[in-house]
Amino acid sequence: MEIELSTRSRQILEAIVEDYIATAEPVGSSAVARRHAMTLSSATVRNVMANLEELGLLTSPHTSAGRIPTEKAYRIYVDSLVALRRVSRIEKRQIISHCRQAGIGLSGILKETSRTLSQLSNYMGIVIAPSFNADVFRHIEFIRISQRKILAILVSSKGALQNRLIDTEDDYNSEDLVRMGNYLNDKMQGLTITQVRELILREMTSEKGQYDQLLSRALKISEQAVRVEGDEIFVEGQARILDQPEFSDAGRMKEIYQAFEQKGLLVQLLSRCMNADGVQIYIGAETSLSQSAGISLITSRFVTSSNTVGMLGVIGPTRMGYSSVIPIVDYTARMVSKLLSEV
Amino acid sequence: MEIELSTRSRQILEAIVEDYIATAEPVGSSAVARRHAMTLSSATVRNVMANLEELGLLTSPHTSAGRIPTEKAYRIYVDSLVALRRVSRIEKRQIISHCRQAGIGLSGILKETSRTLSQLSNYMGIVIAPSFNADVFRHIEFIRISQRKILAILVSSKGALQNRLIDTEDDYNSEDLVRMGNYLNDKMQGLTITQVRELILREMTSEKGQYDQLLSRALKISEQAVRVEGDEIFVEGQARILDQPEFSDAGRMKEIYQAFEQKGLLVQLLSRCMNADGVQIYIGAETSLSQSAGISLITSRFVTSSNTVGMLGVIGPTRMGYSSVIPIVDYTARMVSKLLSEV
DNA sequence: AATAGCACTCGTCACTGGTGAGTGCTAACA
DNA sequence: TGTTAGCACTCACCAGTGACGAGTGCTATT
Repeated sequence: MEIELSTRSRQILEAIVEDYIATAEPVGSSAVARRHAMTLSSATVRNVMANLEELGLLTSPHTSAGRIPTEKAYRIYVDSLVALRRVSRIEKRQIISHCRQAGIGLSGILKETSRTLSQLSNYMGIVIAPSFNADVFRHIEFIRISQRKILAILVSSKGALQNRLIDTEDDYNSEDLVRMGNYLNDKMQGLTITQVRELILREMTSEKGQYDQLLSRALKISEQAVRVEGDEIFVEGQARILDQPEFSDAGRMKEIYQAFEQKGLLVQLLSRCMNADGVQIYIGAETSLSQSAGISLITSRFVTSSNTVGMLGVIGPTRMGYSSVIPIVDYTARMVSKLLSEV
Repeated sequence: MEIELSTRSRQILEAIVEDYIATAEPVGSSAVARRHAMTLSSATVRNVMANLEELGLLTSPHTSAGRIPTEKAYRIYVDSLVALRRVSRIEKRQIISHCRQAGIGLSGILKETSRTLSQLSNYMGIVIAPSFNADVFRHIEFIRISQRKILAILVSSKGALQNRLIDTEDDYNSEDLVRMGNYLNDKMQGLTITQVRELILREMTSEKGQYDQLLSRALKISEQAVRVEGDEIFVEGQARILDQPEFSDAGRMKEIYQAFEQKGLLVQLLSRCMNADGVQIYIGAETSLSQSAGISLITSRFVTSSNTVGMLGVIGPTRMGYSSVIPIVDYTARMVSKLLSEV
């Protein structure tokens, strides 16, 4: 898989990729030669380019146009060629202030973050909230709302809440509910929500769970309370996709928007990279979003005090300003992590 | 404002509007004559069309193209010409089954509803959840989460919840919290959330509110608990806009998507029509979405058992299939109302 | 190995004339 | 007086044309 390239080839490849990112137009040999401090003639560059084309790093849309980098080329560019820009002081300030102004509430912060990402990158910003499921259980509480309605509130050690209105068959008085709550709180201490869910299911089928009246009821209700909830996802700046000249045609656009509409797809995509640290980059087909759309994704995960993780990142065209977006994503992830672990 | 039209003019206008809705292309006099059971020649139709153009109901994109209806024409068409289709049995079944399958949870039902609207209409479906603010207060409860964190839970008479984590300056024990809760529950019975909010603010500045320690604290905390929350909104089928030929060009599309991105705008738009009963239709500029975009909106409100109202509807091009979408919106609103009042 | 020169390819652009849909006007008709 | 037939006119659309130029691959030269 590794491709050996001479220093010169690499320099030329880099020049082509960057030129193409800047202009969105096929770049010709003379343009590269000019850009390349005049030390080479266009003819020489042409030879090198022919070479690169053979290696599958460049294509030409037609005979007498310049060359366009392939996804393979972007991969190499991103892995070893790109010179990352520093995050400017202005950008830093913007990231931080946006984080703060969002005020309380995880949702608020994350929504604001996705907007910031979109604004700074000029592409689409995306944030997936830390999954509640991985959080550590702290507290469950039942409140009687009416005859057959109970409100269950689940609090994670991080302070995240999940509440659910539960319809019951029997009527419970507050005393019952408190007892149930105490019992569960005792039992579930220190487990993650996912583990709690498993434990409840196990207990329900166990002997004790079947015959102990109170326990059996408590389990039944709490089972409903801890049911999985869809991950929260924030997408901002969808319209910016339309700024990209390569998406100006309607067919392509439609493909992309349809892909985005199934947020499930995005979640799946981002969850894949939850486990790795640092910035991760998916180029074109690697995103497994709509095949031919030329979409790339730059993400990083962020962590909270309780070690739950969420993902944030930027989606843009394959022809994306990697050199500036990568640092932005990186920095934002760090800032959000910091902010969330202060809480 | 009322425009007098002869029966024939009206018939011809109707024919033009419907033809244009079907084809998205300027419709010429001969096409109308043909469609019109041959009882008139194209020349006559031309005379009438010239007349309609003078009245501002038609425009021609250029000299030798057919005519296109103006927004004014759509208005007349919708108000008095359109023959509403019945909702077919298949559509009814789909609406109902979608409602049911969504399972519990207001959010789930509404999300599913917006999807159904989009699918049946082939345009964009939109639903705004009943505003909590108009609900009647039923119950407030404070739960101590940690030293300086209190969870406030607000329940409306409809069963809707709003909870909020509140940071406090002092440490409260559970007893304090129960007393505070009881006090407030007593006092606020029967008011709407909005009224509760007002009452709290009034009390805070009142003499008693300033000097009674417990009361003052209770007010401070509950003030945070009842703060306004953004209305929930569900939009589905954004990509379908791209099916419309009139939006195939990138500039226009971008305008539209940018408009949609500020969901606040949509909320504002839809809230305007919360007070009127039945289906309401906004054509083109009447939507006060992006000026020139040629967007129309068909909405109806739905009600719940406790008389809170939400809005649902369809957004599509001005050139929309009114005759089928209007009944769909109407029927869906009724069904959702029915479903929600059963709960 | 690098370069200069040159023939060649092919997309883009501006211009062309032909075609046809649709119009407005006028005169004839019921 | 309302309706219609006829006709000249307009104008978008299309296909064809040729000039242009950017870019290429090849070859001979340094």
